[in-house]
Amino acid sequence: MEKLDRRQRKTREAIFSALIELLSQKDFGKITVGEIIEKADVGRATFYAHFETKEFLLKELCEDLFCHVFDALREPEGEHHHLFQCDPPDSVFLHLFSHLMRNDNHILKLLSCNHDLFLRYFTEQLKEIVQSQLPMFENRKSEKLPEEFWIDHIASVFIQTLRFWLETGRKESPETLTEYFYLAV
Amino acid sequence: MEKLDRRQRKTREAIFSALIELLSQKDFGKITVGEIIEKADVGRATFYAHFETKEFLLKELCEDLFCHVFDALREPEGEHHHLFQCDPPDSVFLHLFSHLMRNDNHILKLLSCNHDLFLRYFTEQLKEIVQSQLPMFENRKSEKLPEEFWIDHIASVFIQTLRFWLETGRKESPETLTEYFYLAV
DNA sequence: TTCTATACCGAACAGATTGTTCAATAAACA
DNA sequence: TGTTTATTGAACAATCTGTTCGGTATAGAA
Repeated sequence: MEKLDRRQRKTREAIFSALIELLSQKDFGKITVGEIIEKADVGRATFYAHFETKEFLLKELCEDLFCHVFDALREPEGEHHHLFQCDPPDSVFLHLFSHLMRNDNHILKLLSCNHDLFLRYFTEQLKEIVQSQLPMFENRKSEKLPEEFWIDHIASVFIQTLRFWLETGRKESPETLTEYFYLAV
Repeated sequence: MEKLDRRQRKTREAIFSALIELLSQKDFGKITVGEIIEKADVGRATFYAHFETKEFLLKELCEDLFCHVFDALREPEGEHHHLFQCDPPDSVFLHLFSHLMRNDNHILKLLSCNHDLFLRYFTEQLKEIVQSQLPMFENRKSEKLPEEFWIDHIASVFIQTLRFWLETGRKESPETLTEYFYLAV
């Protein structure tokens, strides 16, 4: 990734922000490029200079958001968290829930918009985390199931738990949700 | 539902078939009304006489397909199956897997196209079945989880199991898949 | 500060798609 | 057979997409 001109960074951010704001109002499919550039206050040609299509914009926004949330967890060494190997066994998912459940977290907006592309990315990232935590989930059930099925299953339960929280008024605490997650897996 | 003119039935079927065929080639979002009416060999005005928009067409197609698959299971009395109360406890889901996994079943095409609207309908129908079979799933876990969470969870695992089968080459038998499903829940 | 590269603008453009209208035609059903 | 109603095909405005272009403004280097 080459370093961006300040102007490029500003337009990129403006477009991202505009899309995020629009996503909390309507489905991605019904958002037009015209609306995005109007809200971002950016020229039409500028939009297409940054993103090939609306879908590519979503793709890059996903990558950007996931980067912030998941990279801290994946960091193998460093002066911060490095939760991956050091923390008590259940704190990776508790940490993830806490992080995702913050009000200012845009990933939730994308999750409730239910877009296929987003779900694919999210699942992909999640499966990486699950894979690395796999020993924690070994039990009677996991022995009898194909590993691929088991990983898919755990990631799917995580997302389902988050979705439940979203669709029932966001009442539960991260701790309660983590408990539900572990019980359900 | 009023009885349809034979002509209306024929156009309706032609449009449904056209959409199903197109769905196995490309995403729903990228299919145009022009393509549908060309493949269905139907006039443009005719299409819009039947369906308000492309989305409504998908909605009605879903309802049509689910009707065939789920209504037999929901039938309270009758001279056929009525699996609901009579059969051994696990045969509802085995039956459902078997039915869905048949090659000619169009629901799988819709499932692999991952469209939000379809998933919503599918989940809704599944949750009805799960609800009626809930006593079968009572165990240590279910006691500690909210009922709504538990129902969502079971339906989600069912779909995830089906999706796993779809995305790994459709190798497993309905019996094996049912076993995975019960182990994972 | 000055210079040069380049990102932005904005307007205009063709092409595709959507959803509607209408009069003429064909088919269904009683 | 006769009446009703669905279908047709073309034409239509409206919207959206993705591109092009000359002119302007800004960034970052010298």
